[in-house]
Amino acid sequence: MIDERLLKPYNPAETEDSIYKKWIDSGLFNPDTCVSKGFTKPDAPTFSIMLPPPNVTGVLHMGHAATLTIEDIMVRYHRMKGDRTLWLPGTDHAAIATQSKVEKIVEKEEGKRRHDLGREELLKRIATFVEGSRTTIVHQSKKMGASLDWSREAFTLDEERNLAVRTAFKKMYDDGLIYRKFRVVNWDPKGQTTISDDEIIYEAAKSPQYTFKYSKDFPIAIATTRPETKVGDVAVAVHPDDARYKKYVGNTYDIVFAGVPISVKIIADSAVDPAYGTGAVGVTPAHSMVDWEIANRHNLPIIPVINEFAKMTVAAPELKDKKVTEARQIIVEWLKKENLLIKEEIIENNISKAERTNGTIEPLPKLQWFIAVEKKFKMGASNMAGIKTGQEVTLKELMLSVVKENSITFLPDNFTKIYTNWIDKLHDWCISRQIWYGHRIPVWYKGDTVYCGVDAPKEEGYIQDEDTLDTWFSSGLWTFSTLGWPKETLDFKTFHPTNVLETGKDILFFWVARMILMTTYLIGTVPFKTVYLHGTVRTDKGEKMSKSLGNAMDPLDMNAKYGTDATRISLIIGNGPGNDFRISEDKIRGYKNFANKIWNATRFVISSTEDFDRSKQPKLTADDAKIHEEFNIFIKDVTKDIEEYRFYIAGEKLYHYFWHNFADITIERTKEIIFHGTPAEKESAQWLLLSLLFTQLKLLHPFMPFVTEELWGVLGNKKLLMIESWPKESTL
RNA sequence: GGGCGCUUAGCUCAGUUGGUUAGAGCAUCUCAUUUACACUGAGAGGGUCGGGGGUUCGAAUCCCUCAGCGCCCACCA
Repeated sequence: MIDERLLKPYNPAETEDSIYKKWIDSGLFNPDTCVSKGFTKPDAPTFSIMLPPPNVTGVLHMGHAATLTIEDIMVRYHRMKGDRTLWLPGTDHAAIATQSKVEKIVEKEEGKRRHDLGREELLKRIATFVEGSRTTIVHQSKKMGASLDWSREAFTLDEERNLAVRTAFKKMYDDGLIYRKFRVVNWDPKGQTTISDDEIIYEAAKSPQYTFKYSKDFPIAIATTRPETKVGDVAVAVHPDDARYKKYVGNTYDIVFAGVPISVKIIADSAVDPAYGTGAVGVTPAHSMVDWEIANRHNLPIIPVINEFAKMTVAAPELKDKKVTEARQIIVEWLKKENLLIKEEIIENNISKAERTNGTIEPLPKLQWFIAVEKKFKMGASNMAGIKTGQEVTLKELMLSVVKENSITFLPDNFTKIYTNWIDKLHDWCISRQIWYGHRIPVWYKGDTVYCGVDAPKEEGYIQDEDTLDTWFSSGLWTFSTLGWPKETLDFKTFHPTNVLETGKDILFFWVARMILMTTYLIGTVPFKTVYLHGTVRTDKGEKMSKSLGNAMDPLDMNAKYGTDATRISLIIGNGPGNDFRISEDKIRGYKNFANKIWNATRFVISSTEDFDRSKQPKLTADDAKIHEEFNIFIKDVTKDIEEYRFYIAGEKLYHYFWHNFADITIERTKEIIFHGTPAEKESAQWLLLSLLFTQLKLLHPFMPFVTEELWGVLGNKKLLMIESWPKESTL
């Protein structure tokens, strides 16, 4: 009797939710349950992956869907293989992104800004928003079929993770690796906070560049695209060997520039390229990183002329409180009027923008917290190749050692070079942010006394630092903070270091590098052994998907239309590591047909084996034995592809075998035998059909978990397919 | 400027570390189809592997060179 479910074409919408519920109810996403129920040996090898925590600002997009699918394939494979497999979910508080999103909402709905609400009230609003957003993204992840252990779900800003952050900060502070310094930093006037170098996006632009002299008597011309900053100039730097300017070095000129009295000293500094432009640089120490360093070398004063709101602070009435863009025009007009402008030309340059708020970055001198990446310290307990316990090292050296010693493998491996190249150029990391949402810096002040501790000082009268930490500080701890560190939990001992870190290549520096920094330093191990980087998911025309362009494909829409299995395998086949990857609705539609093909083939196998006793193992005919043998080789082949992270190939091979070997050849050939063959031939064929089908459902399960699990049940199996043993050969 | 890639069928891409006649999916064309499946089957056409040079018994694969495309980082006086 055919199961009535099989009488209609496969309808994913009818089955997926109930299948996912079965998995959840079984508790088998949790490795401990797999052990306690006897499906996994207590001493089996472990396999662990931490899900890259999606930001709580957003909804699931194709990139997340790809991440979830690739990781779920690894996880389901290892679970079936018998490993104690942990895939741990969580979300990221995404400090600046989240706060600015909620601020926007509040401003739109109530016309209020952050200071109208105050710190406490804004944080309350954010917490409410975050809870809603978190629920959404968890729900959506489940819709992708992800076999995540929800009982261990973590959040980068919950209490346990906060303890980890404070502990990490304190240790780095005590080792002298975290320091506070007054320096020119990247200030985002829109977000009202500092950001790190990596949070800047450079926008190509064509801007006017002005070549001018400060005054008629000034001997050297300089060029700039930002004339408004020139009221903060303290020097003109030339190359020490530049014959044209040598005679002026050491002179100081007092000038009234656009109504502002300035004092400009001519200095010699080898950082200046004599062949570029006029060969002279106006030095604005307060509003340029490079100039700040020049000024330090020459003991020059720092004169800020722009404030946090990108407005002028000079006393001259025509400039005071003007926006920088207005001041620029005013000064250009003044230069023209005074006949000081020598040349105006359009040049190509980059404008620095904050990636989260799109605010134009204003370099400002500020007191901020930094992590020193090139400072020597004494390494604690090390379990890393090439690094000894107690050895003097820098964070940079730790970060480089993991690739030098091959303790971490990148896929594709050219990212090893990209990573190394980035570390070589790495500067100290600015970690303090002037926003309210995030981990508050665990430092307290009382007069001149500074106290850093995991907890607040017991003594009265201390005030905590107002700033919060860069969101990547807490993300950097993700592989072990999720396992309970700094507590010495069983989870931490069991599942760390993790096996694989799988994520988009675009956050290699933001996240992957920071995890390596934090883990090598704090734990003395690598955070993971393999880094699998997937590319950006693009449209069929190769464009980046974006909400504002309206070309974004919603994975949940695709799931609803074609089934989650179709979406999943579409995101795998043709998607090798490291390369951007195009997806189209046509492709997904094609794999919906594949799910249906599996469905129909199963119906045929069931209907033509109804009189077959499955407990029997008949002797196979020579032809059948050959197919069986070849299929066993195929299993090994596909298993090797999965082991070696070639999911895109494994998926394609499974697809091709099922459709064009099993369905088109084996099944077709069997029809003749079943209807006209001898009883022995018939039994052989029936056994072969069933065994090939059963085994292929197992092999396909990590890729297409829903349809395979459903059919596994239809075929009369009581045990869930998700914890069947990974096949070594085709059996019943 | 530094770094990393890419260029293979009309399109999107494989090609597992050099080995018969270079593959897949989609698209196209022809035919079939009352019997698991039209969300189908059988078959066909289509490539001098970006150009040139070299190494080798043998090169899409290794080396050199030229051209085009892309990404990342830096500079931006």
